[in-house]
Amino acid sequence: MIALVDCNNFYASCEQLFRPALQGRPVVVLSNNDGCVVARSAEAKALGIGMAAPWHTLKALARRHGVVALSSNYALYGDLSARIMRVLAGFSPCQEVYSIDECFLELEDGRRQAAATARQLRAEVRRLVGLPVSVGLGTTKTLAKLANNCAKKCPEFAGVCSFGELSSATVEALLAATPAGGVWGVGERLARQLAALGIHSALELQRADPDRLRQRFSVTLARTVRELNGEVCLGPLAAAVSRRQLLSSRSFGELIDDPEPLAEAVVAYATRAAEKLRRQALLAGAVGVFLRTNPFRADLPQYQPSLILPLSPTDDTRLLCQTALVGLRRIYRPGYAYQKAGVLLTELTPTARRQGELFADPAAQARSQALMTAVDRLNAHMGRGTVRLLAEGADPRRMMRAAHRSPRYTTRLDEVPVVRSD
DNA sequence: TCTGGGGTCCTAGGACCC
DNA sequence: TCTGGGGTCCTAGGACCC
Repeated sequence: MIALVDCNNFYASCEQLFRPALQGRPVVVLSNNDGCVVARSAEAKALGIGMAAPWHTLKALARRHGVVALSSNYALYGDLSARIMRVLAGFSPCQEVYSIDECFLELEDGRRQAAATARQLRAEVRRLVGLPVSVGLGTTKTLAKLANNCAKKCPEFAGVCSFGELSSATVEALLAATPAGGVWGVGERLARQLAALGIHSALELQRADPDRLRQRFSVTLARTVRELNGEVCLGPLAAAVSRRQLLSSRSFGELIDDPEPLAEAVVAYATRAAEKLRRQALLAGAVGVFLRTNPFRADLPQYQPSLILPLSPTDDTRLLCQTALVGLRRIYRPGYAYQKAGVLLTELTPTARRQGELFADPAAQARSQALMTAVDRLNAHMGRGTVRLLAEGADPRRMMRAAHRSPRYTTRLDEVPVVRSD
């Protein structure tokens, strides 16, 4: 049996955990730059606030209903996620962490036993971390995801829905009540095209002919249909398959057209990306850099250039930054108001499998490694950016808006909440 | 005024090879 | 008038996910 465990309204629940006064109130968490809504408490959903809705279109509604809007606090969410994943790992030897707030678990036991385990792990996460999760159980990942949706939507399941425990008539009714677009792998576009073929519900999709959909759409949709019928198509649960690419990008606080702050931004993002790279013990064999103007500004000329440059596989911040800057110089054109820049590392290989090179200088490589290790240690102990390239700059125009960030309760000593006993 | 960031996979089409 | 067939690799773009 495959279980999909998913935190309810994850970011919003994290905020409520440390500010109990927010419980029962409409709470939304905003994306970087305070741009879009990325998480909503149940009360905020009930107000009709949509996922990814631009915050600036909601301000009037929010004022009327006393919606609390918070900037995202990834230090907090990342730490609580790690705690939950550790608790869940104790319930199965086979865990696939799928995103910050959900993971698949293989529960080997029979159907009844699996459902009992699911109820137990749900209670344990609640007890040890304090956050609510929902569990869906099915024979394929797609069915487990679907069961998880049902667990969230129908209160009578009390957070755990196991298709194996239900009668086939009940499962059919649940599938009939789920729109096709609610199935994992069917997005907005596909849902529209399926509706034109008379396929509106998950049940109708389950009964569709996969070969016909394969011809008309893609192999991905055919797999989804087979998975809905209990045929495993989506690879076994795997512990963190190795990354193919690694991206660091940000929108700016305001539009920028000068080359200097753009270069500083690219150095900053390449530095972040290099840190992630070393943390995962990987080398990059190519550096991509891209720029973007604001696509919502129809009144401004648009330009979205990108370029990928190869280099000898490395995890040295200096080399990655230099290469990214070479790319930036080649794609930059004056006269555009840029809204976003990013650095993409690809051609990733494990550091342990570094290829020897004919003209490599082993002494330089050893120095590079020692330097990067020292920089990472200093920054880990004394705070990010304690040691950094001067070229990173700190132009305030680049910095994101984050007007309502909560404290990093669990990862910064000076922000740990203090309970007074008086 | 204000519209996220980080990923994966698939497909079509072009370049290139023999 | 007539301009091959078969294969691989790469890239861009689209769709999807959270």
